Amino acid sequence: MPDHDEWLWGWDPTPGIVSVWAEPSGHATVWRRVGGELRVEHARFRPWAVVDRIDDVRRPGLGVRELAGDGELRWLVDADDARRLAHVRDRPTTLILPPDEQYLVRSGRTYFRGLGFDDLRRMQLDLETTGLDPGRDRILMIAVRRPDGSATTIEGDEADLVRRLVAEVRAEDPDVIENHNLHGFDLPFLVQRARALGVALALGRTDEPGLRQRGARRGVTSGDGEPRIRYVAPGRELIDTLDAVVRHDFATRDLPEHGLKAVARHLGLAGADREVIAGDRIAHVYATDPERVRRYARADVEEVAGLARMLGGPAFALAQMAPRRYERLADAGPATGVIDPLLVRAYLRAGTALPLHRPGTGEPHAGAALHLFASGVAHRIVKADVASLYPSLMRTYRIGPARDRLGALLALVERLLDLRLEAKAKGRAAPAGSAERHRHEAMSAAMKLVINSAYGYLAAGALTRFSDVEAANEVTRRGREVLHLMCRELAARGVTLLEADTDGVYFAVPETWTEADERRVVDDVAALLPSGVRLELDGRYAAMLSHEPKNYALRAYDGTLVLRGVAFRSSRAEPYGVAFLRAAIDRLLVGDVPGVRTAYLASIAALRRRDLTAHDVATLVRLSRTPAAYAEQRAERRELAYEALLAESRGWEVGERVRVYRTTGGGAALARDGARDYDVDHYVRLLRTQFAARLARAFTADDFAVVFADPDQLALFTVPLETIRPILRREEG
DNA sequence: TCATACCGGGG
DNA sequence: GTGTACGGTATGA
Repeated sequence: MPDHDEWLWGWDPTPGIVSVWAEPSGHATVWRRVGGELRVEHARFRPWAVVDRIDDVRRPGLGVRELAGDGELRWLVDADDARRLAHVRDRPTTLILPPDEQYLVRSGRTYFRGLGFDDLRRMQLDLETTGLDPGRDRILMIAVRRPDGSATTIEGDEADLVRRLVAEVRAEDPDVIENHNLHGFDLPFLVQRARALGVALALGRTDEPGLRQRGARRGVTSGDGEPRIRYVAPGRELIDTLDAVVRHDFATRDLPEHGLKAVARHLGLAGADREVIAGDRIAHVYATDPERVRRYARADVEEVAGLARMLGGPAFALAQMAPRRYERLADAGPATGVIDPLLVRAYLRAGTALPLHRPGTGEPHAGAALHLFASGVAHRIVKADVASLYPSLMRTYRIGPARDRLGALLALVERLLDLRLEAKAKGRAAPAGSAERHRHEAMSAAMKLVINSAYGYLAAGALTRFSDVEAANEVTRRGREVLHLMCRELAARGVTLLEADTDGVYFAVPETWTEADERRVVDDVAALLPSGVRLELDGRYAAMLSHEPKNYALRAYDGTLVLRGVAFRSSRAEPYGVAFLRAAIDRLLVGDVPGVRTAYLASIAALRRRDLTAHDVATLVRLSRTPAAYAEQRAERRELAYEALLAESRGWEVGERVRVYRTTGGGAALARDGARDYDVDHYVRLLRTQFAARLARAFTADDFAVVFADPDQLALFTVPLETIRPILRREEG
C-alpha cells in the first residue's frame, strides 16, 4: 500500500528550505533557514527524464530503470549531467522537468518544512517612475521595506539608484522579494533600465550579474510574437502579490478591483492617512513636493508587506506539498501547476510508469446545469447550495482518471478533504490573529484550492497528463443529477423554485413558514442526497427580483440590496440610471409600486430640471482606437466618445478611459464639472428603454405601461397604482 | 442580435 | 514546458 502522505508532502524531512537552485550539471544549491540563520548547502543529483522507448537511448553513463505498470512512459533514465540526456529531450513524448523540479521530485524534499510564514526573510520593493514605458521613462525613486520592518526610499542619479538597490538587497539578503505587479512592472522596468544604464542587476544569491528568465503565461513580452517571460533571481523567490490577489478573488469574488490601493483598503490594510497620488502625477508631484512621493512610496511597500502576509499563505502552504519552487507555486494554475507535479512525484515514488500526454480526444465536455424557473418578484427567499459539489462527487462515486492506475488523484482528493476539515478546526481553535491561526487557515485555503481544481484537472484536455473528459463528463452529469433531485424534492415540499445553477438553488417559501421551516426543508432534502454531498442553507433574503439567468436582485432582511449580473451592474452604465434602478428595486421589493413610479418620475424631473450633472448621465468608455484608426472608420460609423474628443480637438491614447454624454442637439462632449447641457429627451428615453426595462419581468405588460407611463400623457383607461401587484411568472424549462 | 477575443495591473 | 477555477466588455460576423 503506497503511503498517501508521501504523495502529498514528499518524504525527505530536511527542514527550513527557503530556496533551491539546480543546474543541468547536476549541481543543486539549497538555501535553508535554521534557527533564523541561513545555511547554503550544495548537493549533487542525477538529472533524469522518463521516456517511452529506449532502443536508441542506452549508452554509457546513462542509468535506465524500467517502471512497473502499463503506462507508456516506462523508462526512467538518468545521468550525471543533463547534457547526456540531450538526445531524449527533443522527443515530444519525453517527460523532462526543469532542473530544480527534477531535484525536488526525486529527493522528496519540499520548501519550508518546519517553518512558518513569519520565519521567512521578506523584503518589499517598489519603483516610482516618470511613466510606464521603460524605453522612454526612467526611475525616480525606489521604496524598500527591509525584513526588520523599516522602510526607506532610494533616490538620486538613476544608475546610482539601481546600484544602491542591488547593494541594499545583497546586504539585507532576503529569502523573498515582494511587490504588487512585481513581474508585470517593476522587474521588467528595472531590467530594461539597468541594461540601458550598463548596471549589473545582481539581485540573486549567486554572483550572476543579471536575472534569468522563465516562460510564464502571465508574464511580460518584449515585443509582438515574443514569448511571455518572468524573471528569476537564483536563491531568492520573487513573489507578486497580484497573483495572490487574483487567486484569492477566484475563491471569494468579493474584490471590486485588483489594484494595490483598492485591495489594501478593502482588506483594512490601508492607514487612514494613506498618501494617494494618481499614477500620471507622480513625476510632477516629485518635482514640487518629493516628501509626498516618499510617503506614498513607503505606504506602498508597507501595504504590500501586509497584503503578502494576508493572502500569501496558500502559496506558502502549497510549497510544503508540491515539488516546485515557492515562486512557481505562487503563480501556477492549480491543475498543471500543482496537481500534475504531485502526480508525477507519486508515480515515480511508487516506481510506476506514467501515461503519455494525450491530445484532446475531441469528445465534447458537457458543463453544469443552469435553470431559470421563474422571473419577476418573489418573497421569503432561500439559497441552498452544496459545498464542494464536484470533488464530493468524485469521492462518493470514485470518479477519477481512467489512466491513473495508482488512483493517486482520488487518493489526494480524499486525503485533502479530511485534512482540510482538520486544518479548519485547528484554525478556529487558535487565537484570532495568531501565527498558528494564520498557518492553519493558509493550509486550509491551499487544500481547498487543490481539491476544487481536481475536477478542472480532469477536464483540462491536452494540458494535464491524466486528463479524462469522460470522467469530467461523469462528474458534471452526476452534478446535474444532484441539482435536479434537489430541485424536484424542494418543489415537492411546497417551495417555489426560482433559479438553479451548478450546485445551488434559489427558492421562495410560503408566507406561513418560519426560519426553522426553511432549515428543516433544506435538511430534509439534504438527507436524500448521496452521502458525502452536503446541502446547506447558504442565505436567506426578504425578496428577489429574478430577471434572467444569473441576473437578479436580492433584498436581505436588514434591507441591504444585492445586485448581480450584467443587467444590474455594469461599469459603463450611466450613474443616473444605476441610481434610479437601485431606488426603484428597493421600492419594488417591498411591494411599494407607487414608490417605483415616484422614483421614475423623480428621475425624469431631475433630468428635465437639469438637477443632474453631465457626469451623472455620462457613460464610461475605454478608447480602443488610435486617432488615425478612428479617422478611417468615421465616414462609416461614428462613435460618441471619439466625436467628443474631436469636438474638443484633443488627442488621446489607446487604453484611456473617458466619460462622454450626448449634448443638446445631438452632439457629444466629455463630462466635466458643472456641465448640464445634456440631451434631456435622449436620457429620458434611455431611462425607460435601458433601465426601467429591467423591471419588466416584475409586471404584466399593461401594468408596466401604467407604472412607467410618460408623465405628460394622461392615460384614459388606467388602474390605480396602489392596486398593481408585482408578479412572478413561470419560465419555460 | 449573437458568438468569441481580450482584459484584469503598474507610473 | 506557459496552461481550460471567471465575469465583464469590446469586437467582429
